[in-house]
Amino acid sequence: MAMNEGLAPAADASHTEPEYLAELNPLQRACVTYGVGAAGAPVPPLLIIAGAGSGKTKTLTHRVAHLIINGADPRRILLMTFARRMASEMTRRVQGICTLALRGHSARPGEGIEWSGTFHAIGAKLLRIHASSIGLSPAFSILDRPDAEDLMDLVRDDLALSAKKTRFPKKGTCLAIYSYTVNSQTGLRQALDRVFPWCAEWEAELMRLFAGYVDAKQAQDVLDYDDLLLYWARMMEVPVLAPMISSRFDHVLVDEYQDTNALQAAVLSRLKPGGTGLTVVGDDAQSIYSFRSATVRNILDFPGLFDPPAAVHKLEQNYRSTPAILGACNRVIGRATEGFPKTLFSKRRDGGKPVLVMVEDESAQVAYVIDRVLANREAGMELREQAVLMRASSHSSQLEIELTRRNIPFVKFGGLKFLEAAHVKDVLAVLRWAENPKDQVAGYRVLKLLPGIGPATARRALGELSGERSSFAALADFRVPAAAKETWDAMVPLLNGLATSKDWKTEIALLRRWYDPLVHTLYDSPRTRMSDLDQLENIAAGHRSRTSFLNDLALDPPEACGGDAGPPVKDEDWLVLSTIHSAKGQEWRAVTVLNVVDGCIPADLATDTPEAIEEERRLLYVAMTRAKDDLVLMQPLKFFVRGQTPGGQKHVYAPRSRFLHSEDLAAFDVAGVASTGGDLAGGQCVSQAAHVDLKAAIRGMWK
DNA sequence: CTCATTGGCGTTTTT
DNA sequence: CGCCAATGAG
Repeated sequence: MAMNEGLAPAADASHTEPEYLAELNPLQRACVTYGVGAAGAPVPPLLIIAGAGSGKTKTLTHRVAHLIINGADPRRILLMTFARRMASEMTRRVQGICTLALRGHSARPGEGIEWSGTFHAIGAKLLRIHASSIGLSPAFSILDRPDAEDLMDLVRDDLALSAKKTRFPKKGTCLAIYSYTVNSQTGLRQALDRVFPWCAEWEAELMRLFAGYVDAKQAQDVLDYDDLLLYWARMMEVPVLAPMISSRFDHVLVDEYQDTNALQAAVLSRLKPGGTGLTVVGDDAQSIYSFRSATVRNILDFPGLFDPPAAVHKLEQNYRSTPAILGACNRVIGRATEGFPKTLFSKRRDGGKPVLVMVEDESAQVAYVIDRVLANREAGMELREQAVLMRASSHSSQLEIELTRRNIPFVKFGGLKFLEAAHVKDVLAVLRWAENPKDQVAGYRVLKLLPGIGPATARRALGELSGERSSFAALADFRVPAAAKETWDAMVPLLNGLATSKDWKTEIALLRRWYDPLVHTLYDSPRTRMSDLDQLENIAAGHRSRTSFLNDLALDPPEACGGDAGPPVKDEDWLVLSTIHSAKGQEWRAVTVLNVVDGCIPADLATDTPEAIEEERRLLYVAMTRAKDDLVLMQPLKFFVRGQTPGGQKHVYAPRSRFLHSEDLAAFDVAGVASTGGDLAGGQCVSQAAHVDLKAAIRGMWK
């Protein structure tokens, strides 16, 4: 921060207050201008507790813009958001405000915020820059969740843990335990006791497994999601590197702080040890990511981490919802057992009450939702102003079928991703392997595609590539089973070609010439799979290089899937379907929440502990607070049991969600059939100047 | 060692 | 149903 700070708005009497400040309420304005232009003593950090719909994004973007307009260098601002989508939306809005405010002046509104994105994406960027100082290959590849699970599985086999007399936890569980341990900054013992008690007997084996997993990642130059935070955090303990990185940034702003975990908090405090220049924003009532080790303690304990403590501002005026909707939301969250007490208020003119609709069963639910969506559209509300939210991605499958049948366009956020389809993973594995021949998960997957090659042969072939000579040339004299010969002979030159290719644009076409025939023998419905690959090719065309394509795909996967054929065209209208988790931070005029019954919200898998139940309550709260004008909660009475012959009549009755108490129903219009009654580490850090063995320290965590 | 088949079991949310 | 482990034939 330098130069123009004297131009802080209040000091300049000849101008009226800038327009962008005039459109804020006094509390928002206090957040936006906090500490800007202050001279002398360092300014304590700022915590903004921003209730749902209180203009949190607006406040944060205005603060960033205000900083820039008052002289802060946009290249030295770090803006961390929860999802990449929010990052680009915010930088766009910041630029908008700056351009307007600086019109006529010769500032530099054209420059975007280069350092904006998720914790993981920022971590990846910093690690690539400093890789060589910490003994990491700058060309490391990033494993997404399923890839990391596969690597865990390979290591599990190597250590012969799969063949135990009693069943050892599966790869997904193992990775979840590993991930929780790393992200919560606790030991394996505590992680097992707290979250995975049924695996506690395996502590010693898990320790060995995780040590092997870390070794494997390091040997292969791959990082998983957790490593992006872990290496970053450890890098920030290295005496020479830490100040180098900290001093890159004058301002660090973090959104959705209630959903960060202990490791992220550690990164942050090492980034800005004194707290000066730090702003975090969040709402403890919307904390819904504890399964990712997020802890609401981060936001609750934030002020006291600093001396003097952080300034705390609360935003409680809700601009989004009608008072009737907000009233219902307040009732739901009002029964929470802990959290910052706060009651949102709205000055909007009143609308109708939210509606609780009881329907016979799930098909009646689908029929009701579609009727209502279409009626809203008749009344002038576009489809894209409406959303249907659910606890679990699968809850909307019937609805999706019916929407497709009736040709109603929709996009769905959350749930199974395009990238998780087997054929898409196959193609990406070839690219990843070409990019990094040491990447065994990729290699293993590719090799197993060949006819006649199974796990055993694939492993032997990978052995050829281990060690120093990790060039595909080593594969040329590997003896393969006769059945694989033809495909193999085409594969080796392909990999060699891709590895040395200088022309990214042609790579996928080349690769598909090899892969497309395999699709027909490996999978059914090759037609749709081909069109998926076409789509992948389109996405690839938008990227500069293979490296950036793979990097972005791992960190920022395409999140929405369209009905049948990809995302709808831009100017078309479509209905939004979303998991509640993916709906975070968004709003719509009309919101319908599916399956507001016990078993779905709260999910029956999440009712083990009181804390888990509280999180489910907040989940319902997040869903309800997305609505501006129109909120409908659906309660099907009868659920058909899955797994029976089609048309089977086995069913269960589900009671209304326990978060809607009878007394609270006064806040709703209740419609539909009558209820059937009743409420129902301690890493030692090596302080060598330039080359630090971080990798050894991280291996040391599991010994 | 590969590949197809069978039987049991769990079934959420995501960077 | 869909994933995973075990089993048996080639």
